[in-house]
Amino acid sequence: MKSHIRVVLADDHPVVRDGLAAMVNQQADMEVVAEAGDGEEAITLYERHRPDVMVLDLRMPKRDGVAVVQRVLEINPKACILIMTTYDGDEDIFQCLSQGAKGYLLKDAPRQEILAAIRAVSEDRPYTSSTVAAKALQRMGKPSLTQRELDVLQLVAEGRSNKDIARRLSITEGTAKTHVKAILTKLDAISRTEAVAVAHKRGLIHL
Amino acid sequence: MKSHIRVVLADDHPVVRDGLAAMVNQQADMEVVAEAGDGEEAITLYERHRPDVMVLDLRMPKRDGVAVVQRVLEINPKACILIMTTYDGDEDIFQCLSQGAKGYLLKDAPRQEILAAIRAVSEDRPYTSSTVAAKALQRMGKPSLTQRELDVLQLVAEGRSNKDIARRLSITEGTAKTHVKAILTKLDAISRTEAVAVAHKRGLIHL
DNA sequence: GCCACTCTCCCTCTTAAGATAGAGATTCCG
DNA sequence: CGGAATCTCTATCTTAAGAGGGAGAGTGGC
Repeated sequence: MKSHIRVVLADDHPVVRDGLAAMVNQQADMEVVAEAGDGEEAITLYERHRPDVMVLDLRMPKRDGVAVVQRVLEINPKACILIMTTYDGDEDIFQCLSQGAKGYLLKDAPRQEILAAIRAVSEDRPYTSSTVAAKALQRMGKPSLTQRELDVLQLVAEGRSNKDIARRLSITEGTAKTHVKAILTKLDAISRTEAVAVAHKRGLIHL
Repeated sequence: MKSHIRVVLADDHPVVRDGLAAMVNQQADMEVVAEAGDGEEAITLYERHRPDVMVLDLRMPKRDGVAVVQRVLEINPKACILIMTTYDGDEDIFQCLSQGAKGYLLKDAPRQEILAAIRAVSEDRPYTSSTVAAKALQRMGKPSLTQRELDVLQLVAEGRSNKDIARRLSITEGTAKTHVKAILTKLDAISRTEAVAVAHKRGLIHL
């Protein structure tokens, strides 16, 4: 057993950082060694402190959680990362876990669960609550969107017309329609508006 | 000067409650007397403790922030309520402030600002950061949607067709179109999808 | 080389969406 | 009582959206 679990926190809300820090530092077996307020800082502080566990928020300024996960695992493939966020869309969960995050939990989790997750991840054991795991499994089997389709989806979600989308992406309106049609099929939606609703719920886009 | 500012917290995230509690209890002049995890509890605890300040999250289970503000001000018209949330849509801000909340700030605010806001509100002085105040002013002049239009908007946002909306609301498709048209005009949108994007950004709907 | 995937473009056809204009019924307020 | 607002419904017309096809060019892997 390790004498001390060294933790780095990354969250753009000072209140949340304070809360986590207070919780962690009350425990005899763990300690917060650094706090980051954005993605860039999170990466810098990981490199400097090489903590046992990194607790990461998904949506942060400068660089978002998924990108941070990627970069940190490049630096240290054995890094233990615990995602802690409000987003429960299956796409977010799937992305983080398949990229190599060791745990994923929601901010409304009770104290005990949060601390248990940090301990589990620090010992290299994956931690995922049952509801989160269920979502990740939901995502399996569902078709992925291509990068181009995600580009189009983003513009659809902003309320752009097919013609407008075509202009922005320098393609013809017909092609834009082809992409939209593919999106509707993959998301199992009847209309573009429903597609936006589904995509938002699943975490494919963030309005 | 008061000997003690007594604070009640209401937020559905234990982490946030811990963070706020830690910050507040470190101050010599204030103290957390109770914490609530949902809207119902918030109202109950307000009545029981009659705190000097109530810090409220907007989105909570059972009863949302706006409803809590309303109810608490019914109980005590002089209640000092500080909204603390991640939602920066002008509609949310406008609703809370016009209903009588004394302050509104965002969760990414620095510690100093949060504490300053609590002190201000406790002395019955309104506190609103400049960016938030600007949003509230933006909302002025913009036309309000009627209740029926909000009903329709909600269904539009879920991806329903006009025909579907008509069926659900027991009206004709023509009437549904009339409502949608009114929504587009009021939100200054060209299509229903853009209307959803605008409505979401302004906080008229919460997907 | 061949297969799978992606992105691009084209066609036709049907239907939903939106613009425009008008109007009756209700409630609520000054 | 006379407006004002809201909700309801009507009709016509134009255009955007979506369904259903097919197909060529490029990429990358097996």
